[in-house]
Amino acid sequence: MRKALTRDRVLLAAVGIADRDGLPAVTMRRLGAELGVEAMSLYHHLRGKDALLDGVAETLIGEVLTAVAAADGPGGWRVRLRAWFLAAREVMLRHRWGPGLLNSRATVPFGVLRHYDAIIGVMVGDGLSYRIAHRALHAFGSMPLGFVQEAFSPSGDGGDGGMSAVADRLPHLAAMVASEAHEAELGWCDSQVEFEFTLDLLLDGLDRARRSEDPLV
Amino acid sequence: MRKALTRDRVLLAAVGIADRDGLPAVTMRRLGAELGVEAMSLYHHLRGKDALLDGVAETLIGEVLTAVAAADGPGGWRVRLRAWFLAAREVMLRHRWGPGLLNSRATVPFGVLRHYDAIIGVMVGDGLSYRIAHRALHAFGSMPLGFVQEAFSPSGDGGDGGMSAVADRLPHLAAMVASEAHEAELGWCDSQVEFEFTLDLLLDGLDRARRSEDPLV
DNA sequence: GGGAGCTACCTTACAACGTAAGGTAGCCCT
DNA sequence: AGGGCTACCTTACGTTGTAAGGTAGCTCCC
Repeated sequence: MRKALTRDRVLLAAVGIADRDGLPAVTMRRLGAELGVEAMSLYHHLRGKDALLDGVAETLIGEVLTAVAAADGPGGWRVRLRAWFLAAREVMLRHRWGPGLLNSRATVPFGVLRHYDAIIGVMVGDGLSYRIAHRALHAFGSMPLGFVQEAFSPSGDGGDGGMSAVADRLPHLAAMVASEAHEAELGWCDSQVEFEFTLDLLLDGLDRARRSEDPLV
Repeated sequence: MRKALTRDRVLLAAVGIADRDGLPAVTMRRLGAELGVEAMSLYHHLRGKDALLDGVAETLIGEVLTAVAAADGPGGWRVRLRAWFLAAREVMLRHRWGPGLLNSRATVPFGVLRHYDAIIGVMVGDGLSYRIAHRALHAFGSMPLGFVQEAFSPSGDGGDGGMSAVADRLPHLAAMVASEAHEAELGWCDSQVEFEFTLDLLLDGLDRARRSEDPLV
C-alpha cells in the first residue's frame, strides 16, 4: 500500500525529476510513473500541465523564501538585500531549471510578489522613497530570485568554450578571454564573482540615487 | 509556380508566424503550410526544429546588429553603448518573442558573440581594462540584446494588475503602486523609463569602477 | 540523346505529448 | 443498505517532431 497522492507529493516529485533530468523530462506520464500512478490520476490534484508547472514554480520560490528568511539578519537595507539575493542564488544553483521555469510562466507566482513586497518593505523602512524602491526593483531584474540574464554564457565550464576556432572573427572577445584567463579563480569566468560585482554595482548606484534624491541624508 | 524554397525564406516565414501568433505557433506543419509546402520539405533546408529556432535566433540578432549599426555614431563608450542597447531594445519590442527564444537556445548564436565582441572593442578602445569590460558584460546581462529580466511584470499594461484584491497581504507593494501611480507617464510602470534608468545606473557604476581602477584618468 | 545521379519535394507512419470522456472500486454518512 | 464522493484507471483523440522511403524533374556526361 503506497502513500496517498497529494498535490504536494506530486510537486515534490516533479521537482525531483527536473533536478535529475531537466525540466523537459517533467511530463505527465513520467511524473505518474514516478509516483506509481497513471498520468490521468494527476488531474485529480492538478488541473493540468500548466497548473503543475505553476505549482512547481511556487514550490521553488517557497524554497527561496525559506532560504532568504534563514539568511536574514540585522543591518541596513543594503546588507540585508545583499544577503537575501545571495541566498536566493544558492537555491537557483540547486535547481538550474529555476530561471527557465520562472521565465516561462505567464503569471507571476504569488510567492514572488511576497518576496518583492518584503524587499520594498526593507527599502522604505530604511527611508528610501517608493520611487527609488520601484526603480530598484526594475534595476535588480531577476537578482532577487537569485539569477541574472546571462546572454553570454561561455559554454558553462572553464576553457575558452571552443572560441579559439573563430578568434580571428572575434578579436576583442578573444583578447579579453586571453587577458582574463590567467588570473581566474574558478575557470576564466567565475559567475559568483560576477554576480556579486553586478549586485554591488547596483546597490552602490541605488544608494547614490537615494542620496541625490534626498541630499540631507 | 511559386518561388523556390530557401533557408532564408523559411526563416523569414517563421519570424512572421512568431510575430503574428507567438513562438509556440511556429510548428513545422504550420510553417510548411505558410510556404505552400509539406512539413517534411523543410528538412531539406534545416536539420530540424532546433536548427530552425537557431536560425530564427540568428535572424533576430541580425536585425539587432543592423539596428545597432544604424544607431551608432561618434562619442565615447558610454554614449555609444547607450545608443546601441536602446536600438537593440526597439528590435525586441518589435519581436516580443525574442527574449524567450534567446533564453531557450542551448548555444549562444554567433551573432551575439559578434555583438559582444564589438562592445568589448568599444570599451577597451576607450581605455577600459579587459577586467572591467568583462565585468561590464556580466553586469549588462541581456541589456546589450535590448531586454532585461523582468521577474516582476505587473500584468503588462497599466492598472494595478488585479493586485488590490490581495493588497492586505502585500502591503508594501500596494503602497508603492499607490504612491507611484499618480505620477506615472505611461501607466504606473513605464518600462522604457525603467530600462534607461537601469542602463544609466550600470554605466555610471562602471565609469566609477574604471576611475577607481585607474585613478589618473 | 538517353540513362545516371542529384535536388527538391511528397507520402506514410510512428512515438510521445497533453488531456477529454467515461468507467470502477472503496470508503463515508445517513 | 444504499447513495454519493473520492481517487484512481482505461481508452482514445489530436497535435507535435521526425524517420524512412518514394517520385518528378533537372543537369551532366559519354
